[in-house]
Amino acid sequence: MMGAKERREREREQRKSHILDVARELLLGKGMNATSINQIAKRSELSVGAIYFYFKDKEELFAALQLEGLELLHSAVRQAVAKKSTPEKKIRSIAMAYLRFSEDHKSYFDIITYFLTSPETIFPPNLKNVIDEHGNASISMLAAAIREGIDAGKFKQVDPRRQAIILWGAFNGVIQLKKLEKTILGKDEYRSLYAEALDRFLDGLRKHPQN
Amino acid sequence: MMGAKERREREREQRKSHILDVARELLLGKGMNATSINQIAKRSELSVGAIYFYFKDKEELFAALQLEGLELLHSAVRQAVAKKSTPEKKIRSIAMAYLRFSEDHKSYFDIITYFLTSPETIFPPNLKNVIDEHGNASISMLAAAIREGIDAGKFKQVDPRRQAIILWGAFNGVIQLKKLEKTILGKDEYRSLYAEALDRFLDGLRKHPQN
Amino acid sequence: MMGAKERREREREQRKSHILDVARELLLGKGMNATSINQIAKRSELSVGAIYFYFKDKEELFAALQLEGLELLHSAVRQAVAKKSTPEKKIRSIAMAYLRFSEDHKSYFDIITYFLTSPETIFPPNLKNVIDEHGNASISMLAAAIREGIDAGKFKQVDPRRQAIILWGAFNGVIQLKKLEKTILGKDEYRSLYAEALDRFLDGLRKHPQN
Amino acid sequence: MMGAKERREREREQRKSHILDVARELLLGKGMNATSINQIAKRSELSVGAIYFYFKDKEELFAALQLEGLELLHSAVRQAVAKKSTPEKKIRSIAMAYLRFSEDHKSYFDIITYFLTSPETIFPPNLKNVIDEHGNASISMLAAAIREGIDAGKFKQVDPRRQAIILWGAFNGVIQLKKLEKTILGKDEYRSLYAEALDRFLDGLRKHPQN
DNA sequence: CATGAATGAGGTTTCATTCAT
DNA sequence: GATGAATGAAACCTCATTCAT
Repeated sequence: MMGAKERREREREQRKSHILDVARELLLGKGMNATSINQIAKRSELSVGAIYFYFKDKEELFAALQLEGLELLHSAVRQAVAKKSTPEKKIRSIAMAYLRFSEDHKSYFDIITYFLTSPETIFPPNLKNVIDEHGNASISMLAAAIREGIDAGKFKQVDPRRQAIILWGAFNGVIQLKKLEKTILGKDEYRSLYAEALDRFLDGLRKHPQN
Repeated sequence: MMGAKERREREREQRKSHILDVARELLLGKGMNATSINQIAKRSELSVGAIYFYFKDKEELFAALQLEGLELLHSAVRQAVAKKSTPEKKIRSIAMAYLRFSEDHKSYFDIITYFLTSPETIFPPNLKNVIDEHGNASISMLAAAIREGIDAGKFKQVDPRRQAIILWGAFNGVIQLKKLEKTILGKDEYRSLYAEALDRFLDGLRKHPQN
Repeated sequence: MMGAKERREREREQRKSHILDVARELLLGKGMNATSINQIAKRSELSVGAIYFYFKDKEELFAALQLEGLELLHSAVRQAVAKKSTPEKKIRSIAMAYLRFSEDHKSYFDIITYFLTSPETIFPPNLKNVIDEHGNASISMLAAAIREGIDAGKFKQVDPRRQAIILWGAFNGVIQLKKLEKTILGKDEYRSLYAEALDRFLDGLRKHPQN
Repeated sequence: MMGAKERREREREQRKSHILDVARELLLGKGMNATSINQIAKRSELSVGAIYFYFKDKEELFAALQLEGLELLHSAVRQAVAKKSTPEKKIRSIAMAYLRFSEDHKSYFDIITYFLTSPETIFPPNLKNVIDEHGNASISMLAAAIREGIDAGKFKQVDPRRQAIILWGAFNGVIQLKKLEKTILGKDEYRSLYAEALDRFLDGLRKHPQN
């Protein structure tokens, strides 16, 4: 049989994915700079060289992590929007999916915002493009829902894409507040803040808000 | 005279502040991990030992930076709110002051969000408390303005403090989008997004928004 | 037909030679130490294992390169001397052939002097013998021309072989000066230096130099 | 007393020089690429970091070695030429000094030709300039002697500087042949080859060679 | 007070070589 | 014959921190 090659291929993917698992865990625990290839190697029970066999670079490795996350997010958003009828419901559903994503796939979410916010590590252009494209996909779904609302006469005449980006940014900002739990915020308070932020923005978006 | 002691004191503060200047510059250029004490020493034309005399730790040094930033922010916010009459004007003024702060004192702003978002470096509890208190001060001013609006019957019956936190989070989130300039955003587009986010939020907050 | 075996043989040689091509290119671009088997493999679109099938060692591979070079040189020298009549013309022709060889086959020339001068990599005895024999061949042709001149009464009574070695050494030394271009030498000045060195040596060799 | 600073200074120089000793020894034994900072550290009983405290770079370290060598050579040449009367005696004296230098300070000599001939390691421009200047100094003394001979009517009307460079190159080339001892050359044969090369060259330089 | 030499651990990366498939 | 995954050692270099002076 000639399944040998395919098996190799599969094993390769599995190892790669295993390495990514370990890397993700470490990255989130200690940040990118404090996460060393040495540690990744040790934890994945591979030699350092093996890591470099699968990933040309530390950079490439972490970029792969980010891509994984963005893909996962995109599919979550796609599902969220799927069976919803009205634009507002779609937006709410996406928003809640995003919150859930940030909790269920905390690791991936953190990676995304990690790279979004950290001033260090700017990926080389080609990588950056791929990454941005992936991010774009999710934003576009949000924009589509907003456009629908505008077309239906429910929302103000705003630029749907810009509005989507604003919304996404605001969401991120509120979710980040989670880090302030135990100091200025109570436990899980950020969730209700998130919900309220969503309300406020929808209120602001609607044409005739029903006080 | 016993001015000698005071002079000593003053020199001490100056040196400290000089070190912080250098550290801030480096931190923002290359991130905390890539900023080494040795580099700070070289750039500030002091010996490594001297740095360690003024700051017990690398950690303490960077925490000091954050405090500086929060203080600066607080005074900016205080000034912004000072001579404004209506609650909405106050909010707008604070918001714009925050945006300006993020640009004029980019260094400090970045430091604040750097520590807010990065999973690395969690300061020891005592330090963290001091830091949070400082952050609180600015938020309280925003909350006060919102409360005023509610009391005046202009805004909905929301919790002012919560609303302030949401707003602040959202602002941060939108400002962070600056990093997407040149990929999914045009140059300085984040500024108009910020303004629009503010509009939308205020729309959502008002009792009878005038479409 | 039993051409299968021969075809195999031929393919083997072709692959070997292909590998050598790639290795030579890399060696000259970055030096021996910086040229890795992995790189050779990648560039020749072969697997690492394949390289090791054709060459037992990194050492063996680079020794093969040197042999190639010496053979090429020998044939250049042979051609140079072929259709020349007088001893002096032969010597001049060989000298110029050597200079040309150092330029046209820069790669091979560099390899030869690389191994001649670098203290690293001393080949195991057996290899070294093969290499020296090859080098000898070219020197012998030079020696023959000198002997001819002596026998014809044109040159002083010197030991032809020793003289040939001296000449070859001096040539190498002058050609190496090429590296000083742009610092103490002008562009291509080493060529005229080479010519002049040849003149000076021939002057010194002749019995009655005509000022 | 305030000799403390000076003592420090002196100790610093001593350590630096100690490191260079070790580095030189290793470099000559195994070539530059095979000589690692790790090894230098181990042999000098210092930590790796300490080496980097004294030398910014591997490059800087090896450049320092080369400079040392060139200075030593220059002083040897200066002494050689000092008490000689005729131009030819001066040239012979310099030549023999160079040969002696190559033997007595083999380490330094090898370093010089190592960097002269190896295709790898080209120092950054500024370093290269310093190095070339130092090399120039010795060549100039040779050129001066040749010019003297021309002015005295003993030598042909050649360009003294060019002639000096040629001579130096040729010497290098012949000395390099030492490596062929035990294969195509007998023990120490290169010394007599060197002497003969010198004779031949002077013969070629003289106006009326006395056969 | 201040210096700067020194350390030890750890960072990223590359490599020659082997070997199961 | 050929592949390529894996290793272990070693390369260069940086860093936070200490401590004798």
